Amino acid sequence: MPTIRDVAREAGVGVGTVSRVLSGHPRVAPATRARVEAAVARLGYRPSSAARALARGQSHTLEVVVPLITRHGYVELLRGIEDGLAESDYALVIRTIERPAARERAFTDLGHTSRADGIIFVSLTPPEEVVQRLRQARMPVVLVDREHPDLPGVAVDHEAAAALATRHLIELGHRRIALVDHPAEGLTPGVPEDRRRGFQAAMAEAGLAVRPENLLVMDLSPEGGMAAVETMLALPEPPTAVLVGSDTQAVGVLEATRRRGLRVPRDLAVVGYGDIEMSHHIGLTTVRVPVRDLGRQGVAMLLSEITAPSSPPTRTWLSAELIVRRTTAAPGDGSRGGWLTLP
Amino acid sequence: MPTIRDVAREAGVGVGTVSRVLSGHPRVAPATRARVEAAVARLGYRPSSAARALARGQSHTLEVVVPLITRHGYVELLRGIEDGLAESDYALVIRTIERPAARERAFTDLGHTSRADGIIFVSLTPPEEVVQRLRQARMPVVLVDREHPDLPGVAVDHEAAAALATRHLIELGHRRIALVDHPAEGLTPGVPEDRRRGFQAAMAEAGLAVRPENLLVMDLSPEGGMAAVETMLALPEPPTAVLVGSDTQAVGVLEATRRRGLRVPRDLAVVGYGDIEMSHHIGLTTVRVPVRDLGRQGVAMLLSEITAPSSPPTRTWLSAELIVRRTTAAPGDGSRGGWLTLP
DNA sequence: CTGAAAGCGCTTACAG
DNA sequence: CTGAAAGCGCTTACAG
Repeated sequence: MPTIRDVAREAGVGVGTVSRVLSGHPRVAPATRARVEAAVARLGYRPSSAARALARGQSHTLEVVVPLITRHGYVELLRGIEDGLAESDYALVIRTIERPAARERAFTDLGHTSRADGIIFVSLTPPEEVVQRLRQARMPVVLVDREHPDLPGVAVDHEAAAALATRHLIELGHRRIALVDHPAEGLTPGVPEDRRRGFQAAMAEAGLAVRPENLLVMDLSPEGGMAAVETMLALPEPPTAVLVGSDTQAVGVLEATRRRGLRVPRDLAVVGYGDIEMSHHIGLTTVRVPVRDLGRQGVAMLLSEITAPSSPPTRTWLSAELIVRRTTAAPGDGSRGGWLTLP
Repeated sequence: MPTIRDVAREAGVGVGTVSRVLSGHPRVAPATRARVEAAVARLGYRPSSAARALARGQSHTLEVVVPLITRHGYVELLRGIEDGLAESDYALVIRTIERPAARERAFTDLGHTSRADGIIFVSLTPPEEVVQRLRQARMPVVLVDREHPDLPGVAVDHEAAAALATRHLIELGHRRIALVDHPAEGLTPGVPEDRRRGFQAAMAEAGLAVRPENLLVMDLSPEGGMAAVETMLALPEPPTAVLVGSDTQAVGVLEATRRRGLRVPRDLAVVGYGDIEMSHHIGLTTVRVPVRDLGRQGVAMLLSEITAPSSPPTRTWLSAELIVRRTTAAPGDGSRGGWLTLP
């Protein structure tokens, strides 16, 4: 592997000059620059990132900390991060956190070992002690899909998204609307609550009552959705529409409805949440969370924090989008195709 | 940030001694070791990875190159990689390759820029030129889910897996069995062919004929599976069982069968391929590809290549597992529960 | 605009 | 067993 010294010799200049050409220093004579560039090309020289990191005092590396859960579209999020990184040439170190135990250790190491120039936490709130340590060390940090008073972040406004979906049902003419959600998860504690608030706000806004029996918390699985249908159909006045907190549960809702001989959307309108791949195939109306944008804006924010820390910390809210497909219609409307019909 | 010099001063020793203690050099007096360790703890010292990388000539970093496709269980694979890395303290740099254009560039950079101590290619075959460059540079490389004559690798034996699934159907008593698969994808060119070979081998072994009309290539989507059912049912003698090359298509097969008023598994036994999350919920009998093990063994192999390159290159084949659930039974057997029943 | 030199924070023969 | 010193490959004031 040729070093900067080889290039200098080859170009007949000092190593300092080579370095200046390589890092785009403005005050270099065009002719010199050309000679150096030619030498670099001839030798196939690539600077050593380790030496550079040591001399510059920065690693040119960004660290992404993600929980290792298949469920959420983390792949899509990483795509967004890649997008945001496309122009820069930062390297990406991905640290995954699985079990609480591993999590503790990972967090403990963070401010210390990590030589990244910045850190993105995805769907995770670091312990207060870590937050303060990172702040003291002036390590640029951005939270994605989470918030903290002292840290900049990008998150999705689930409350607004749920309200949007609820309003869609109300506008179709539904009055008895249920919310089926799942228990708060360790990694995303606030989300179901946010959705409930948005749901209730939209209902209140339309002057509609939310009956307690229409707020169901079920297992995060198709079976959970199926059980919700059983519960709802047992009510004296079953809802005509339901907002489901996850597409996974919504699949179960559709299936149980069909088993009961009822039709979607005629007898029950269904809106999911998340827009997983399956939802497109089965024609589920759902809320699409802009996961990719979360990633993209997260890096953008981190890059800007590295250049100039924001104070007070920047906070950005992304809004989700309602994807209307074939599982919602006016109450009793049998003209829509139902779900999982061939196009 | 304290440096090794601060630690040396604090412990009253030379920096060389601190370095030896830190890197676990055996010949250090216990008392000295203790003094150094105390100083390290007191100062909260952490070695600079950049300086270490420069001095040692290795980065203690592994690079994973993955295509950014949601479909395949890459998250699970990364989990496996994490598992395999648990003991070592290598850092992981993940490079994703999306479009062919970006792919070209990424590959070109690889041998050059990358200062990783080793590279894992997941589901990707690097261009021959890159392979040779990496070999010349003596860069340890492992292929996961792919093979190359000059490179060590871990892959799944799809041929054996398909044969296994086919034998399961044959043993249940099926004679007319169809294979529904999808076209070869850019990233996984050989897989459908491997499956077909395994399918045909198992059929031949049982003395069963494979009729050409029972080899269907359909779109990789539920709709593709639905279309396959239409085609099969139009045959004079429709198959009684089908092996489907992806769980996604299998979902469509189940749905179309139900639409036709037929029951699974009584009227059609169905085996999927991949064991996606949904399959568990709908009770689909399927082939589970040991994705996590691929990751785990991939790193293990890379670590061993770093220590001692294998020659000729090690090649490991992992076998897939048949998960029998509720979509397979003997022809005409109505005693099984069908799919998507509550437990 | 450019060269020579110090310095980034480690590791590792080399002596002792 | 341990210290002093050279060296890893860059960057960056400092002169000129």
